[in-house]
Amino acid sequence: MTSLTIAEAAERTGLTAHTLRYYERDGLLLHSVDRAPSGHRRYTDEDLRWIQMVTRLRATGMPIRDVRRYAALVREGDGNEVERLGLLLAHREVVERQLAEVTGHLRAIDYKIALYEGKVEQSA
Amino acid sequence: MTSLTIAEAAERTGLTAHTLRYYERDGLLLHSVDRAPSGHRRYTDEDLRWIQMVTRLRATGMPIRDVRRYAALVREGDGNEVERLGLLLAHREVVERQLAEVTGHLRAIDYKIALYEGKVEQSA
DNA sequence: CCTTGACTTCGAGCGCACTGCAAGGAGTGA
DNA sequence: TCACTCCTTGCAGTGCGCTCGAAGTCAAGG
Repeated sequence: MTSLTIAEAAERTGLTAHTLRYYERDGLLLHSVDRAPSGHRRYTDEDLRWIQMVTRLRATGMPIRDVRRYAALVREGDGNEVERLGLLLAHREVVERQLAEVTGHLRAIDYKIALYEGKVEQSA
Repeated sequence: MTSLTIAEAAERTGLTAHTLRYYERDGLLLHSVDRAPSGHRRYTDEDLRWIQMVTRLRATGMPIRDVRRYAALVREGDGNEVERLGLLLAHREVVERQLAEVTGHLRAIDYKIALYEGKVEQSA
């Protein structure tokens, strides 16, 4: 169980040190990060795994406040799996709808691109 | 060539009247929208078609300022098709990268969901 | 004539998710 | 010992994309 400074954790998660502190303050992590005697944060592998889940949720567009709710459920411990599942299922629906919408728009944009490619080729 | 009030245009485009005015003010439209003698805006079919293109670009995550650049190119008229094409191609790349990333994260979330479904089923 | 309601402009305000800054403490290499 | 760098907290600021509110105009219906 290695223990990383905030800079190292930032590098490994792709977040900034600022954002890591912000997530902790905002209740997105499961608990306060451990401290070295100096008061500096020390991140465990477990911390990093959770933060990766958080970044997955964030990267798929889940709002901070929903991530916080999910973290709160996990923090509570066993017994609320149905609620956690519901939250994730609802999120998946949103993401899938979004993917479909974006894909549709992208197809229309591709059509436009094809038109321009035709024009540009002709004038070349 | 029908001519619509801002409320009707809002309904047809899915934007709010507020947003339609904002887009016009911000240079996302090709020209100022026509006015009735009363000063009220009147949207043409052509306006609506362009606004649909704008919403496609926005819905796929193109920043307002890039939409504005694209609108400026179209406004300039023939001769800059290569530039327009470049802008759209660059945007397509961004969108496709994003789709891939989101899809990947979604798969990981699905895995988590499957775990919870197993747990919930077992306790049922 | 009077009210209602949709429209106008302008500028301010908001929600989100960071991001930056100031002031100070702590650990490390020369 | 000194300089340097990384870390700490707290709070303010930023950028984006709207969104709202105030105050006024105008056309139509009762």
